[in-house]
Amino acid sequence: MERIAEGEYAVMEVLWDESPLTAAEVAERVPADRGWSLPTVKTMLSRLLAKGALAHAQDGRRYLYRPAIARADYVAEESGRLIDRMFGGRLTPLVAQLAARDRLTPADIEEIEALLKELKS
Amino acid sequence: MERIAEGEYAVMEVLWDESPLTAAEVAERVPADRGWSLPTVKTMLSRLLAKGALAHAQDGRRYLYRPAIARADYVAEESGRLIDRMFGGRLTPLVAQLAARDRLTPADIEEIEALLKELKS
DNA sequence: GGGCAATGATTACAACTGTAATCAATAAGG
DNA sequence: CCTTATTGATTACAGTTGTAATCATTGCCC
Repeated sequence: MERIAEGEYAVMEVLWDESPLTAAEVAERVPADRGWSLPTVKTMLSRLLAKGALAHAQDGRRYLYRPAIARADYVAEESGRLIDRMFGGRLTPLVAQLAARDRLTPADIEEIEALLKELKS
Repeated sequence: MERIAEGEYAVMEVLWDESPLTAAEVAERVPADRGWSLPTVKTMLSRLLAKGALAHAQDGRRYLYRPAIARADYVAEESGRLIDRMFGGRLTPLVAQLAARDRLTPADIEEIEALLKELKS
């Protein structure tokens, strides 16, 4: 599974959220702040197809696109990569890091504690 | 602060670990599996200087390089970026994700619980 | 002191990325 | 039917990245 670039990821998000879609439908759903033209979206779709991240099925004279990789798999790989690179593969330093930067609210803390308790049982 | 590329990051790691260093010393310390030649390392150093991620001080006819940005700042920015992109800015889904992928050992869970308890006090 | 080794600077070049324009085929509407 | 709007495919082009080679300068060893 080849690496998905930042811009391409925006397209994947659209299709993970709803699929299958035509190229035009994907273009409609890409966040407006990207400011992409339809040709740009089509380029992304082609590259994602080439990378094997998407699959397409003929539908009349156009294609319907759908993800070929699961969002969860991709997310797991990417977050694993970052944690390996920056935190030696351990999650605790990440949590500590975020906490130190005030990226953790008390509500977050409660939530994670509940989750961990769940995991232990 | 411009974006630091993956390869450049390996150079930053070396200098975050020990600095200041000459170009040759950095080259020695870069992980061997990169297989980089000295010229390659020098290119990285130049680009990092241009990006403002490194600073250098003349030392005779060569330079001593040192980081110009703190590792903690960089790590915070990158991990924040990933969490924003993939988890809507929330850490809990990341923890859940990792747990689901068996990337959390019981020891990790204990450790994080201890950390969270600490945070609440 | 003259050639060599070290060092930074400049240049190179292909792959990937962001961002399209253009082309070719074709279905749909008048 | 003929034109036009859709749609995928091909091509484009600049910026970034990975990976260097080459060049120019300059201390240092013999």
